[in-house]
Amino acid sequence: MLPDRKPLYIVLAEKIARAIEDGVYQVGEFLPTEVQLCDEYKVSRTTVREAVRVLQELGVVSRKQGSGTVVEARKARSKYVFEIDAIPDLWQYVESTELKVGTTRLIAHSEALVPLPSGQWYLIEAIRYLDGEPLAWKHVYIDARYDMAVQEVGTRRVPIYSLLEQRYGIKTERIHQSIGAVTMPAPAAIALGMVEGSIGLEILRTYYDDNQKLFEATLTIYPPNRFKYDNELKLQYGSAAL
Amino acid sequence: MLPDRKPLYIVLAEKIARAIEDGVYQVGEFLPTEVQLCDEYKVSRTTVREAVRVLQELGVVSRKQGSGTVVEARKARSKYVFEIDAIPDLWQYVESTELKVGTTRLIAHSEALVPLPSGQWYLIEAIRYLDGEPLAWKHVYIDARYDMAVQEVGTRRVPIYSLLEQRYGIKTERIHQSIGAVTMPAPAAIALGMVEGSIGLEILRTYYDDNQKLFEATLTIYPPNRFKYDNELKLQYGSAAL
DNA sequence: TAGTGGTCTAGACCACTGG
DNA sequence: CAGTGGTCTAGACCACTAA
Repeated sequence: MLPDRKPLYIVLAEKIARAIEDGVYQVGEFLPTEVQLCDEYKVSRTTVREAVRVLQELGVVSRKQGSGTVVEARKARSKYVFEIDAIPDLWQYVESTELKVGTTRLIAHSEALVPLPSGQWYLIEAIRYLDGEPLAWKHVYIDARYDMAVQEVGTRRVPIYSLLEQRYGIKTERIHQSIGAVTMPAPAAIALGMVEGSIGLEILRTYYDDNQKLFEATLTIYPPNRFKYDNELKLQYGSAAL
Repeated sequence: MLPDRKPLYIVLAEKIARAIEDGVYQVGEFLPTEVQLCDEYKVSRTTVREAVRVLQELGVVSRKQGSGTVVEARKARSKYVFEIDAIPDLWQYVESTELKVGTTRLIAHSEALVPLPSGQWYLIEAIRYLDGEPLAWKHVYIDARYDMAVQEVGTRRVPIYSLLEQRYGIKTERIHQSIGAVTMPAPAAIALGMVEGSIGLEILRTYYDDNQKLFEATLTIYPPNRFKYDNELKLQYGSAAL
């Protein structure tokens, strides 16, 4: 009675996974249809679907309605995820710090310190203070078509991305982060009270909507030894699941 | 006929989500049982279960067999995940670079450049080269009990974590990353051909097993302007799903 | 032990894909 | 158009939790 602890659909998922690993079902080819699997393994379609769902979540297969189920990988990959509840979590220290917005002006994409798609952009220059000391210098670039949101940036205590979401229905689908130790841009060095040519921590973030269009970018420069970017990667599911 | 595009279980999930948001079902309390929901909304249990599953994946409710379904949050949180297929993906540039292991020795935890749990640790000092130039200086700390793996580090082309997994069955459950621009430790500056007191990019990673025990730590120092740590955050599911 | 969520069946119809 | 995966029903039994 011991070996009967596992649900049928897990057992089935294991069988199929084994078959894929052994090359019975090749990567890139179709898995047998759900009805065929029902026949072959003598189970109901619900059970088959649950098993395939497990394999799908493991990234082993993918399903497409009307077409079929395709084998995507020979083995389940262990996946580590960096999970945040919302974008503002990217900004650490928000509690004890204060952001002071300086100038806001319209620029051409070529004037930006970061690569942007051509067109007009709003540039917002700001400085984040911690206990009265400047902690970070920041450039925010926003697509010029979203001028309504830009005008509100200084006045409300809301993150920019959420303004854009509210006003224009933009959904941030993807964020790219690039972090490095770089020579500070001159205005950043000045604002942070460092000599020109100083090295600092640069965090460049670019935000893309659901059409893969870049609509916002932020460049943040921290002086050395005063700030660290922390994150936590958790194992979501390992191959041990099967 | 247009409003009938959405599956029933999605519609039901939306209704329940709305009810939670409106306070009909309070956070921390039980949702009606699945059978009750079947009655109330005149749908089959399959549909109810699918709807609750959606809410569960959104983090709004949690289910416990034999007990019930508990409301966890008033609103669905948007979750962004940084997804990697495996730990080695953390190491970029691995293709075109070469890691040369220098000294390996046993140290006390207090001698380490990073905070470690007390006990004996192996320290491996290494340098990563890119096109013959030193790209990074690295300290790897491994719990002394895993000496068998340590001895293999230099000899095989396998990542350390995978050696530990093979030899000792350790599963890396959590990785903490801390990234900053810091004054280089003296040996790092020397190895990288920089003057003492130079600023560089530091990446500190600590690895925890499924008992939350720290078993490995790596400290990597890059010279400025030569390396960037890139990653990509994707929206896993947003509140817009409902 | 009563009641919950978890699994499973058999069967039906729908929505989409491809020839 | 035939065949796929997607949704849905009605009903059954199991595994677990809490009183």
